[in-house]
Amino acid sequence: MYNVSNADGTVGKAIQVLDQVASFRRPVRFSELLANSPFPKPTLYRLVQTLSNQGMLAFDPERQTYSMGIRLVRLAHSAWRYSSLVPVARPYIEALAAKVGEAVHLAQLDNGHVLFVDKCKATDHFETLAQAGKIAPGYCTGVGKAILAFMPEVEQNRALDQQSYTAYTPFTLTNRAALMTEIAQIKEDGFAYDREEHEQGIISIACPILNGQGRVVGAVSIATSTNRYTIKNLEKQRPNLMRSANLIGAEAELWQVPIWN
Amino acid sequence: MYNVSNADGTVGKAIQVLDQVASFRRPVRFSELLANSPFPKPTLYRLVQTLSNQGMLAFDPERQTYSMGIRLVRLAHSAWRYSSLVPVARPYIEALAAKVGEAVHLAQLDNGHVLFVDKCKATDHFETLAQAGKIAPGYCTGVGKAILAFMPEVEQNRALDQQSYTAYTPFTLTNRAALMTEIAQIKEDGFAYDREEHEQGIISIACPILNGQGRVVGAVSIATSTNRYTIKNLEKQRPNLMRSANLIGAEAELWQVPIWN
DNA sequence: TTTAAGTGTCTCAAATAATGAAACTCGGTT
DNA sequence: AACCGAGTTTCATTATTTGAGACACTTAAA
Repeated sequence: MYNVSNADGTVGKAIQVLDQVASFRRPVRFSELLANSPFPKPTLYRLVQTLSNQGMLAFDPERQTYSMGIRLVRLAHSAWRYSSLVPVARPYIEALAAKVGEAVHLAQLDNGHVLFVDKCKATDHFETLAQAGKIAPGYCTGVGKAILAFMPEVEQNRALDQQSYTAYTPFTLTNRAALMTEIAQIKEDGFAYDREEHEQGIISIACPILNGQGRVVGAVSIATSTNRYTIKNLEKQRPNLMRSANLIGAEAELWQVPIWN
Repeated sequence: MYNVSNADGTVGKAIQVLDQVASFRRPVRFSELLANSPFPKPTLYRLVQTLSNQGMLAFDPERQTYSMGIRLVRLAHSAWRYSSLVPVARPYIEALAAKVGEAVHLAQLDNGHVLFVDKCKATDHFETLAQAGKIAPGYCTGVGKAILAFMPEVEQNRALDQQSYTAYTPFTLTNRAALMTEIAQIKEDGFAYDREEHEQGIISIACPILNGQGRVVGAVSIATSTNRYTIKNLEKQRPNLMRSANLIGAEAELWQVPIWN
């Protein structure tokens, strides 16, 4: 997934195993891993052992299963707290959530996927890693499309290739051509909409966050339900949303998107 | 920190580097890492390169600094969502928070340190240091002492050795002997108190979570401020707290503490 | 302009760690 | 009792990692 071409030695393989375990979303047996693994048995065995020793995986000796280790949570906290957009953006998205009274999301792009790094619900706003860390597809979310639209062309192409174009709802854009048309529109407009493309009944308006060099570093969105809002009504939030995005962008002027984005 | 003795090959070294970068809590230059690294220059160089390629570190080419990569956030989300106590404990701590009207914390022990894995605030009256993914010392927090007290002796000893015994406040227990006395008391009593030992003005009552085999898998606490509660008043919450801890423990019967805990 | 010092990057033979076919355990079946 | 399958270990082979040192490149002082 990352650097499919060159496997980056043993460390790369180990991380590949981490990804594999994560993809199961449940404790997994060695044999299950082995069945879907490019590595021969003893190699995989040693990798999971090492990772377990290190606390990156957790081994349950009773059931003989592996799951993700808590050490990751600790490491990720650091990433989240000191190297994502969160520290810069927090005050602005909180203010925005309070003002519009709807959920506000902050996302970055991680290898073609939208990674939600923060979320403020106007009501109870203490969610942390709960929502943060969640991933969603880029092609059918407001934040995803907003980021995609403003990416440099080479990276954009790569990202567009990585989308699955699965139809989550009848409104999902299910091919690259359709997405590209939409993206051209978004680039012109400056805003992206999620018209129930990912989840039925959920709509959002998103705006890219551009840093001082005009590089897209993430996106903010206001998400709501079709019970309370229509796209037309959401459009009225454009000034609020844009102001917040600009403020975050200005402050993130010196913040850099990691090179592998 | 983990397995200081045996370095687990290249993968172990790479993870050591991740820890080191995390410990800076800010973007860090290669030379800074090198200065505190056991590895020779080219080795460290290749490690950070590999980790950056993999998205575990993020390299800022402008400032030539490394910080934690967002890929970690994604991986950690998996750990948090599917392998911590959180999925089991969520409903109970939410109910408890609603009932007592104070912040409830859920913690696990990660290599001698308290790792807060979840938190429910009933209201917004005060800010603790605690947030999901955040770590705190074991020896001066309610949850930490509760877990330590009920650990098997061998692991307990190891954990007690790992504590720093820094005096965060005048009330902090600053040596192993004092902590051991306290721990004996806690084991007898079944409850641990934080009497402003970590943060001035913040007190808590904590209860260990024991699984079906009587093994401690974490702890729950009710944390509050000295403005609203005294330790005496907190004691009245013992039945509520214990009930929640027992319910979580029962459900986590089959949940296993990772072997490296 | 030159010299020097500090960083980051690259080279290559030597040292070491990773590899994987095959063999071995150890439950639970047939 | 023999078989099977999942997990674990062995060990000679192979490939990767290693690290002293050399090389760029930038900045700072001479």
